[in-house]
Amino acid sequence: MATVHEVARIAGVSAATVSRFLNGTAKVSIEKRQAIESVIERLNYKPNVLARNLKTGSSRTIGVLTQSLVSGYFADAMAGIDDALQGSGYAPLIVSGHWHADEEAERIELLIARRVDGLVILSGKLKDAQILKLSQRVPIVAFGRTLDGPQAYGFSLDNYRGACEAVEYLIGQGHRQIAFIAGPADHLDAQARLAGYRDTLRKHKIKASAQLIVEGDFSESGGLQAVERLLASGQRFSAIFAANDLTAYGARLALYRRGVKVPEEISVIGFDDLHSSMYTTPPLTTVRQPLFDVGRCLGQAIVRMIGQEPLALDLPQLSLVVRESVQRVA
Amino acid sequence: MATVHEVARIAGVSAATVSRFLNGTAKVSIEKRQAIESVIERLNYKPNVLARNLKTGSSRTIGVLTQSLVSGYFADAMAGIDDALQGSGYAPLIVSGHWHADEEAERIELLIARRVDGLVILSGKLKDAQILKLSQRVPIVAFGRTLDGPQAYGFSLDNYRGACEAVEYLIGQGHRQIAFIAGPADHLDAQARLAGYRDTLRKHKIKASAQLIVEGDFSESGGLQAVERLLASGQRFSAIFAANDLTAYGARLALYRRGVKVPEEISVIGFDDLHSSMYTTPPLTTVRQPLFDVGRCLGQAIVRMIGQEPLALDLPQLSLVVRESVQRVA
DNA sequence: TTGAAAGCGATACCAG
DNA sequence: CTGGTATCGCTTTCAA
Repeated sequence: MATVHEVARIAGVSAATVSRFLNGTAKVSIEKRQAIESVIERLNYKPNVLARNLKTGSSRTIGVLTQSLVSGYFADAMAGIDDALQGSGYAPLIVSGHWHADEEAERIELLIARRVDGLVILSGKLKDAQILKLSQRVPIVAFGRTLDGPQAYGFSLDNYRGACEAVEYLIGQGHRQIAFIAGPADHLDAQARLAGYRDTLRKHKIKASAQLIVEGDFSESGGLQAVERLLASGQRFSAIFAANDLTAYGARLALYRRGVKVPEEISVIGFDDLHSSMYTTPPLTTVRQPLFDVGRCLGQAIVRMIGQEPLALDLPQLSLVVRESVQRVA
Repeated sequence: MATVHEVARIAGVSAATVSRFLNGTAKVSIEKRQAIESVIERLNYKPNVLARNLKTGSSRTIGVLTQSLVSGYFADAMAGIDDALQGSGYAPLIVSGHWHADEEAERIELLIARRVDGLVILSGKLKDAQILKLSQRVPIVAFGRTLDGPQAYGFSLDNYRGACEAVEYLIGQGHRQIAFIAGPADHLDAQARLAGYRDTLRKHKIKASAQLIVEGDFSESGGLQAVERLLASGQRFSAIFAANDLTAYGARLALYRRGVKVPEEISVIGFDDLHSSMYTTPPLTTVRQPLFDVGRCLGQAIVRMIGQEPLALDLPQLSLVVRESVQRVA
């Protein structure tokens, strides 16, 4: 493999000049430029990134901490990040924390050891304080928490409002007895969605029976079991608001097993709008989280933060997407 | 940030000794070892990976070329790769080729420019010959193609046999008129599945009406449209074999829209066994591709290949998973 | 078992 | 605008 020096020697210039040409750090006379260009072409020279990294102290790499490699939810965000990083000169180094604070911290140390220039954190269990502290060592952009610091920025979507919209919609369709399958109690988004559910019922003077709120865990099996419990409890309800789409899938299957028709007998609404929600039977009405756009924002943000530019983001918003899993009732 | 030299100076040894201690490349006397250890501890010294990379010429990184960041199919494989790489000292650098040969080639060049020590290629449109050529520059392990070379290895699962099993099962359940929704004609796996379908019918002396084979594209919408065409054509059939699960989802929705019950009126069988297939209504009977295990194999393989060790893989196998979308007919 | 010293291949400062 | 040279931080002969 050729080096700057060889290129320089053959082109009859100095290594410094070749470097300047490569990086556009200073003007290079037209003749030398052409000479260098042709030598590079001829040798098929590619600068050694490893050497450049050492010298510049930067790896041109962004660490991305996700919680799951197989979740459609996070996958969308990662695709967005990837998209934003395209052509920026930065490559994403992706690791998963599996919703475990210790593991997250460990993976982040690994990322920092690899000298990532910035970090994108997707949700997780770390405390804001920990992240703020980490941000003294490397710029950080986070999703799923509100953060602000000289080298840290975090935003969430308004899960509370999203939940309100979902419940408003259900009420607008005539539903009064609305069950809620909650997410993990220690999850911020889950809390916000529960609060939105509660407050919206209250706003409409509908009393939120504690019996109608059942615990889930953001997974299909959680949703399935929740509905079984709900059904077993003998409570009456005409609609189910699932804290996320996976939960809705499980709920829908539980209903199917019992021979309950959706939406004719029971309406179901979800939250997230995963790709597959468009193809469930019936297609799921849900609150859309524009995760791809979120990812793009995050990608842009971290690049700008590293470049000391103003972030100037326009944050994506939640929106209700009406499909066919909710029916109007008298 | 501390360097080896500082550590060395404070510990009263040479940088070389510290390096030897760090890498276990040579014996270091017990006293010096302790001295070094305590200084490292005190300074919280972390070796600079960038410098090490330059010196050793290796980035301790594995490039992974996937086709989609948002596909549950590839995501599983990536999780497997990640799992295998865990603790190996290698980190995955993931890029997506989006099923586009030019883009794949470009991304691979990017990966090589970043001096990845090895490459894992998940399917894609590149020609085997191109990959073999690439493998002169970097060790490559591929999935979805059969490859063998000094620095290249590729394997597929036996899609043909998987398809045969699916059709055998359908026939065993009494089905005779079995429609097939194909995948992209230029996709190897899709070809194998079609061949398996055809041959199995033939083996049972069932004539495979050309009308019962409709084109799909491995996507939900493709499956949906395929079933609409099938229904419009007036052909009779009691079962649908979808070339992959996404196609089956679309097919299932098309049936739902027409009010056709699954599996009472039409049975549906898929291929892949995505996570969500366990929670469709009804849960989908399908041919399972153990993608996570495939990923693990790939991860192990590339690490071993880099280390010049024998690969010694035991390849995962396809298997039929029976759920509830197929019903026995008279 | 240990240390001195020579790079790895690029960048950037300092003269000119 | 250009070249010489020091330097990034580590690993690795080579000699002792």
